[in-house]
Amino acid sequence: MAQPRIIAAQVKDAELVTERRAHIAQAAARVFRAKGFHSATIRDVAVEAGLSQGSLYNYVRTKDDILYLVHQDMTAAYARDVEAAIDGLTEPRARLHAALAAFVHAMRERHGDIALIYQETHALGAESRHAVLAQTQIFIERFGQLIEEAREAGMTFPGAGKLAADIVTFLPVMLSLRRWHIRDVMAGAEAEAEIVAFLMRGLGASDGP
Amino acid sequence: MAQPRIIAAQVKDAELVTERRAHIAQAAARVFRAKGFHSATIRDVAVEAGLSQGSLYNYVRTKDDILYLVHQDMTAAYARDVEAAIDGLTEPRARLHAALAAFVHAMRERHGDIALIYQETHALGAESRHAVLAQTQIFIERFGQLIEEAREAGMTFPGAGKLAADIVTFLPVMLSLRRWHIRDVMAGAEAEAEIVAFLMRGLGASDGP
Amino acid sequence: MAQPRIIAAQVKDAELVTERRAHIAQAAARVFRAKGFHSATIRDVAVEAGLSQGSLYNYVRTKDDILYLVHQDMTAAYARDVEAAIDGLTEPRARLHAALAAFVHAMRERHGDIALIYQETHALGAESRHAVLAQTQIFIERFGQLIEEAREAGMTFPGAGKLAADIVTFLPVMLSLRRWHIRDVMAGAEAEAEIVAFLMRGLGASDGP
Amino acid sequence: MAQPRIIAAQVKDAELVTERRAHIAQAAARVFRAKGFHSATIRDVAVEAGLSQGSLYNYVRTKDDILYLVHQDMTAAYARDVEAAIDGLTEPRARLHAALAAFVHAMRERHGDIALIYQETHALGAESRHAVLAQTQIFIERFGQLIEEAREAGMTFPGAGKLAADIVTFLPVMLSLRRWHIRDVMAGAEAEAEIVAFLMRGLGASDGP
DNA sequence: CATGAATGAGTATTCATTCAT
DNA sequence: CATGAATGAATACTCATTCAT
Repeated sequence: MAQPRIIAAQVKDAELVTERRAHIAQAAARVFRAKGFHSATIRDVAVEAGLSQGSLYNYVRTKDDILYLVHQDMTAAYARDVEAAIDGLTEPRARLHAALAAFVHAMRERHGDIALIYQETHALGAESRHAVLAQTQIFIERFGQLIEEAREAGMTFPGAGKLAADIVTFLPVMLSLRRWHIRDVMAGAEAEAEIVAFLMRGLGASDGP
Repeated sequence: MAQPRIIAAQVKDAELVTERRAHIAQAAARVFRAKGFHSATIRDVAVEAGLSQGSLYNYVRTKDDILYLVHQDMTAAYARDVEAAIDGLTEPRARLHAALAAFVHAMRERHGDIALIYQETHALGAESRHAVLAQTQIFIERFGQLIEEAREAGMTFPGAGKLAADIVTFLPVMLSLRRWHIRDVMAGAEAEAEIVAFLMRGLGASDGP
Repeated sequence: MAQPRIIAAQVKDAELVTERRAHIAQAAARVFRAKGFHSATIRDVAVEAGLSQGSLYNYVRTKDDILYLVHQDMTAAYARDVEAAIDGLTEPRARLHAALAAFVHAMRERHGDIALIYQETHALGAESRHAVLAQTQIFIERFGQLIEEAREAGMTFPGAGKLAADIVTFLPVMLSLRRWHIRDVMAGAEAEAEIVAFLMRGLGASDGP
Repeated sequence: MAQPRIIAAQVKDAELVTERRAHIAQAAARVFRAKGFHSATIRDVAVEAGLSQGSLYNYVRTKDDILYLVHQDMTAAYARDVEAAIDGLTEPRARLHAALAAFVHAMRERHGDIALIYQETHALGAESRHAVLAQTQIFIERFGQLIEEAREAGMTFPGAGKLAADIVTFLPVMLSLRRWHIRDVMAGAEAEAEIVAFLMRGLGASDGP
């Protein structure tokens, strides 16, 4: 279930709250990427966001809340990338392929965000962590759906077991977490292509007779 | 090149130093797994290791050093698992398969360690981080070697591109980092088998004619 | 001399000011009794009073002012209790007795207020504190007066020294400050009676021949 | 039951702990008397005690702990005064009288401490507060005992009801809490005498036939 | 070599007060 | 006169590291 954790704010103007929170999340993301969540100080975030510390706390209850906002933003961002890529496409096989390509690309392009997610999710409090993982799970299920639809359209995946959607949403993360290594081996676009190919082959994907 | 970072010690007796460091690393690993690196205090580690804080600092310069020792231990551990699995085997194809199975198994069994590695590596200072990544790179190359040997023995891998070794050493990590999800879906052994199968299929592995 | 400290207000309409201040004082009293002066926030008080923080500051200059208003209210309240009790009575001996009984009763019934007064008066700024103590002093003198009048009416108080009025206005406070203990020992009405009896005996009160 | 709350310390040397805590309590008492508990800062206390803030926290867990230590010290101090006064006396009537005189004197002499106790006890956390009140209760009971012994020795107290011990241990507090007023009225020794006399008369104390 | 007490720099969070709208 | 968002100063507490014994 997606149960977006509700963060209470001191400020009443709801529109202002969402606007400022988006602003804060983006500023915080920059700070966290640069220094890491633990080393980053609330003051750093406030300065980067152009707010006083006091004001910051009108929109956020704790440092954890900030990390949560950042996570939300980031996971929403790549999910949006994927949806944008398949928007307009109706052919299930094309949709699956486009989704995969978009996700793989996002993992490389948004490498800073992705690394942050994988490094700092454990720093979230239990509640926030669960909310974030729930969001991730929905994303995984989304890919399960796309695979299923392609199958119904006649495609066959003899290699797709129960973990198919998990694998498909995990392996591309390599482009972010192994960036230090891959960067030395080949160009980014090439790497993306290889990942996509590997996944399709792993799934045993082939257009039915 | 793996150039294991040298940590200076106060104590002269070299044997004592290595012995104590191993002891510290294991104690610290327990503490870090339980509380995370940042929440864990030096005092926690000292207590768990049965040392005074002062003594601890005779074998280690900083908290960072401890994390480095832990990393070293952990990466060495799963590398050892793989070597143990292929020890005695001479047939390249069998060796590759055994290595893969052992690695996949280690990723599931040592999930606490693996999660720690992926969450806390970025907390290491530059020098330590490079040393650890170098060790990882060697491990990746080791799998590249195993693949190469299998190929020379007649096996074909039409799907193995430049990233083959990276993929093979990354996807199994999913068993640790997605544990929260996979646990709900299927049994551990089954998951391991699916990962191995996926990888072999992705590589296009087949015994030559 | 009681020179009620004058609190400057932003607002001109004098009637509105006194009305709102009374309202604020009562709301604040509830909040302070519940959470204590230091733990209570201006926001708490504003919410309880149904005002915005900004408005609050139109009637009050500082948090200290609020505490002062509360003090004024509270000391006035028990003083009023006493006056109400002797209102209509003309016989000096009866008046003294009634005043005493009323005061003792007030100390028990208004225990929350009394405790607050004794705990938080020192938190007032010098000026406010002096104003409050002056008010208290007037109250003490009022009892001195009642004793004097009873004496003139023929009653004798061989035990009444210079501190008589102080004692009479202090001992009953025990019903509030030792409430935690007395509550376990006896019923409230009984305790009141014992205090009154003790005081009369201590004064050596007896109706002259 | 007196259940002195146990405060955990970081430091192991038990002797050092008690010594330092006594030192801290005395320094803190000075600071608290001067500025009040809430306005006083941990830094103030540390400076007054000649310790670093860090060291302070090796002997104490929270600011509350410090207040508790101060309370303990203060209540123990006047209890000791009383015991010292009756030490050596065997005649129950003399003992009661001496205890009373000593207590009354302590309330005047230690006025700063007493005021602090009555103003700041409510700032203690529940656990500490209960421990302190338990200590006070024991003190009250001690006076109940002394009265009882005097009665057994033939003294009569027709005015002593259930609250006798409470009254006797409360009224003298006036010398501290009404100091601002009494000081203007009469000399300290004289005030003490009047309080003692009032109490004895209130109790109806008289040596039996 | 071992010990453990001392240290002080570092930081999230709160809240009275102000002021533009 | 009312509102409520902005502010920044203030503070308890933590912990890696040092060093005298």
